[in-house]
Amino acid sequence: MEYNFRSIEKKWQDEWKKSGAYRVSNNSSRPKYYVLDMFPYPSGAGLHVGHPLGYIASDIVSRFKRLQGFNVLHPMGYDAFGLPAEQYALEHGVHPAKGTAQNINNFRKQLDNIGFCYDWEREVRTSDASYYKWTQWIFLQLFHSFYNRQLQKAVPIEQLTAAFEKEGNSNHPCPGDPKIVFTATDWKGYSEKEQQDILMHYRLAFCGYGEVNWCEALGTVLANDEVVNGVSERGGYPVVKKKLRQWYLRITEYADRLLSGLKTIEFSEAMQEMQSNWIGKSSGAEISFSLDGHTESLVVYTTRPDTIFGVDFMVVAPEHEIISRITSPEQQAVVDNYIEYVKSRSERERQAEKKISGCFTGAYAINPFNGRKIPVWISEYVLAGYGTGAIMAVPCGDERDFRFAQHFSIPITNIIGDAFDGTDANPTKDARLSNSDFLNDIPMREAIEIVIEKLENMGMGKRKVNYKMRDAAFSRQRYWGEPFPIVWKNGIAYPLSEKELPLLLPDVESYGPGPDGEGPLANLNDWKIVGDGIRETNTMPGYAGSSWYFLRYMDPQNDKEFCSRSASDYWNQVDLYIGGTEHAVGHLLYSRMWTKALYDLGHIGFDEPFRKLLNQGMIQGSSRFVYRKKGTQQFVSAGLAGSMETDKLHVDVNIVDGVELDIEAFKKWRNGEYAHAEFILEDGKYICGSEVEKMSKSKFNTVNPDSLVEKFGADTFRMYEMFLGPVDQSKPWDTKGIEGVHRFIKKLWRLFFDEEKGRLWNEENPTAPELKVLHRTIKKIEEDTERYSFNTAVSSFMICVNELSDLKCHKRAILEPLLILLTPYAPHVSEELWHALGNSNSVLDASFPKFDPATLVESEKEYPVSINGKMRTNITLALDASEEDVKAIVLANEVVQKWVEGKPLKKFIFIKGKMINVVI
RNA sequence: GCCCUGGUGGUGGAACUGGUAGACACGCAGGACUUAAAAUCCUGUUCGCCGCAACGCGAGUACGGGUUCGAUUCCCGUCUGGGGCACCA
Repeated sequence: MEYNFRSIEKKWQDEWKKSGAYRVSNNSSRPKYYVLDMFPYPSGAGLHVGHPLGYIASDIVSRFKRLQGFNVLHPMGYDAFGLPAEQYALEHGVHPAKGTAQNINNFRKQLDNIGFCYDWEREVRTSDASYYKWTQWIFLQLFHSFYNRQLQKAVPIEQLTAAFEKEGNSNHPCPGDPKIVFTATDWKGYSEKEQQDILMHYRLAFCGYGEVNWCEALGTVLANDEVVNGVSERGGYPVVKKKLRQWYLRITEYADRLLSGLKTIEFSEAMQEMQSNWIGKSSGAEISFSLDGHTESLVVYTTRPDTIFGVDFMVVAPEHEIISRITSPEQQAVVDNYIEYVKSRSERERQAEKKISGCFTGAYAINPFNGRKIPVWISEYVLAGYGTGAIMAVPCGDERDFRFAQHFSIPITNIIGDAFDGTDANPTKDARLSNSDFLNDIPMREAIEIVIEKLENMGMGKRKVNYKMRDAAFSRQRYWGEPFPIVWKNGIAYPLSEKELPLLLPDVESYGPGPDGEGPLANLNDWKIVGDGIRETNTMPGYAGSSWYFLRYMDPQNDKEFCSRSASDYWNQVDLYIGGTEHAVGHLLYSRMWTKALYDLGHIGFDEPFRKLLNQGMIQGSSRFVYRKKGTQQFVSAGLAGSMETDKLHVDVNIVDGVELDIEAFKKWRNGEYAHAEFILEDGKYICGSEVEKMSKSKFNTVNPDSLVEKFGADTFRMYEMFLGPVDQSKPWDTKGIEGVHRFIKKLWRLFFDEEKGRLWNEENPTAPELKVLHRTIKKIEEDTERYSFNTAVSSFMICVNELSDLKCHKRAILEPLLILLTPYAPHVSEELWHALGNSNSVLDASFPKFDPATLVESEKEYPVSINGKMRTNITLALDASEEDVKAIVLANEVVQKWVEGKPLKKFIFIKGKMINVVI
């Protein structure tokens, strides 16, 4: 019998579908385990071999946990709203819903090919009204809540209005605008509009104003992605910053909990670091500097108040509103000019810029301690969104301030004595201060506190904890997203009631922008106008639906609640979450925040969504190039291309074998575009150039999993993806090696069947060496799967099958447990052979074999013996030998004596069971 | 620019807690079986040197230092690939 993977895989996929093998129940006496893949966006390009890497890993873990007796939830669905579908609609007039549905069907077919164990009855799509109804519902929960800092949790906004009526906002300082202060009497005297405006500054989901990339020519707001070097990707029109009304989520109120929560979950060190850097908690002081000749003062945030006597200038962000009030008439033109320049600059460009730019406002701040006049400058390296949008610059202690001072010839005050050499800033906290009045000779670290206290006593400043993280922009001027359940009347946002949900996304005639930078929905007057109100025409961003989808999987068909409490109590946190690091600070922070808010409001019983996170690496493409002689149709082989002028063109990797071009296929490629090409060969071959790049259609370096499954089968494909290397590392794809894995499965098959003789297995009792092979493999597979080292697990399977082949072992007692071990990795062939052995139940529900340490006990070991740390020989010794015995045997050894050359022994190192080192 | 991460044979990688560097594969070379091919099997394969060979010697985990009896592993510096940086998802 031959290994016919096509019929085997089809047979079992059909069978598993028929038997509902992957259906998961919310009622089970078994312990639960929840394995989740990051929500895919169903792109039109379809799957390439990079996508399934994480899916295969999670599939292996799911099946492994099932064999270990867990009730495993392993769902899949689609993050179906998003920009690409809308872009496609804009260009082709196809409704995004239609395009998205097609992409999903395609995606699903590709996934099914690989044999995943998803419970498809739990599939969700964020663009279905039955789903986004609950996204809107959660938005309303956030809208109706504020963050009570005393309780450190979200609570209903009614509790806030109750407090306002009793005591004003004295106990609840306003997070949106700290200048808002009022008494109970004030509150009661306010109009409804005034009250609502204040509440808006407290709500967890709130409306405010923020800057967007505005493209006047296209009449629309652009994503960062769509802006290249300050102009629109489409058309190349100028893009500037513009303030627009936007919805936000007040994630900053959760900054501290998002930070401390990291300690309770298993995210990699790197991931935790990225998140805490993003949150960017720092402590320091806000200091008010009065301005010479003005009544208002300039407030800066600094983490280093100890350097106050080293402040040689101030820098405010170009967006800072104070600029218009303090700029001197002489400087006005220069300032206007500079601000205009900055408007065209993206935040990233501003931070990455090495060139120093800025201008003087003409105004001077006053140092509160010595009255010194300090010039106030503007520069793009200070961002409006961080701190107060203004800094005090200390050039002797800060590199950027130093370079700025040098560039504009601003004199530098040295307050750290010898620690400053005049050529580089020194950011130390350990120097003793000088030139610093009452702080002289005090270590900087101690001075921080002294200055803060003094400022507070003087009323010139206060202690302040600051976060780099900003509130999350939560609206888009787009069509293909969730509509906001909000109606505006007289400038007040009125939420829809729960009964009115879902607010359906209406059809539009064109996907182009509405007036005044509004989204396409603004064009629909019939839809927009409700009585005397106007609907919110923004839609929610891509991350709205993906911030809570892991909850919906638990109870996907529920039309009464977003997820029943009993379901979320049973499944609880996601036990293992697998996805790429690109979501480190976006999705992974938003979904953590949503979870915390839902927890605070009593809707779920846990406040971290993902107990453990595993990051998968990116599979890169290995691109191939051909070299066309300039201005000709002659293609030159890579080795000869260097000597002449050529254009380097991407060529489809699928028509290249290794680096050798299939010339006939190339002539037919792209509808015969190169049919008349001529070739200059080396050794009769056309050799392509190669480079590792991101896998993408435009680079012709994508490899489609479908064709590999067709050629080698899903089991081979799954194992090869794992065999490629550690799941968490990036690596280039190379199809060549897949044959090795395919050979392994065929070799396994031959332990069961001979092509001519047929069945090979027998019922004999296994020998000790055979048991040793089996149990070493059980141990290795269990440990490796447990620590997600899938590549080494595949190696162990290979070693096991190689050794059993050498031992000519065809015994059921060995082979049957081996099949169970293999099931998570290669489920189809395992099930087929399992049934061949006469089992009538499914191998999916077998029990994972138990490792027996007794089979591996050794009595001796071949020790590596080093002389001065260099390995020189091996000596086999009893494992229970004493150190004296070992020493005597080793020193008497011929090889050892040769190397020792009679020199005196300095040290004898013996690590039992490991190694021996003779130091002379 | 800032944050994170990687760099080991011709290639993907292994070495899990500082203890035999290169497991397992791919590729390549040689051989067996075959009319031939496919498939399968066997042998060799880090580099350099000496040698018919066994074997022996030296170097070697991006580069330069350091700690240690011993470093791919720990520390410092440099170079370099990848990901992210708030409207791609």
